[in-house]
Amino acid sequence: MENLPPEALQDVATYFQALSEPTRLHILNILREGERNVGDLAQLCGSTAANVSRHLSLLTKHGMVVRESRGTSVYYRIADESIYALCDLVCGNIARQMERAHKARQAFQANA
Amino acid sequence: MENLPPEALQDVATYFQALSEPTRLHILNILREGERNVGDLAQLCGSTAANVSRHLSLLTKHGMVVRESRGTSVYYRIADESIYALCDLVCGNIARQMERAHKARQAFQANA
DNA sequence: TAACTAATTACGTAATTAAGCAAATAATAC
DNA sequence: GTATTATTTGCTTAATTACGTAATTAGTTA
Repeated sequence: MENLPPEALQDVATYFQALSEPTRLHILNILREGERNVGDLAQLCGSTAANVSRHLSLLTKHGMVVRESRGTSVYYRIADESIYALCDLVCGNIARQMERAHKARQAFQANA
Repeated sequence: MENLPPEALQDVATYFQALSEPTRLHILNILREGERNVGDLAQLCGSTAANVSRHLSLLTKHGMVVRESRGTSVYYRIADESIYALCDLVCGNIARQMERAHKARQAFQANA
């Protein structure tokens, strides 16, 4: 990542964008515990199968999940566990940021 | 990140979204080497000061960069180095994904 | 004070995106 | 073959987003 190839930035941006949607993160989170078919994912996400299918299509395109058709259903599972490392890093950063915001708020109301 | 708080997913998604824009990644990359003011960043990014200022505002909101007004200029610098760990992880994932795509293509045209 | 430079913000526009819904495709069972 | 269930895709709509441009704010200097 050091010295920026010009269009590589776009690739990285697109990758992050795939992770910038709550339903997709929800899907990835569910798949932590093992594979699921589209219908179950839809139910667990509180979304429709059509939407979940589209999200899964995008995640597949980025190699984040893997598709396997078995019988009348299609099962998806995580293809790249390092996504969770990403998410954990981000969670840490958000926590730190909230901490900072919290302290800033405290500084304003110096009354206990 | 294990068990999904419902609205925390939105926070994580929003964080990723901040990183899902090439100009913002470019800015972060430039700031690797030290602080810069808005005008210089605009020049280096090949963008306008207005745009860069908007991007910096967003990055600041997420605690990714820090703003410091000095004289007639405003200098920004990285506030959270762990962003680069994120980017490096993503670059690795993209490289792996490209590798996979490359091998898949090879499998199709089995002719040398 | 006025003039000047840097940065930010307001506003309009074009493009992207996620969702709802309906239609189409795939795979099995009868 | 038809019926049935699961998944995917086409189409439209509402909302978001990044940009260009112009106006505004902030800080310096004469």
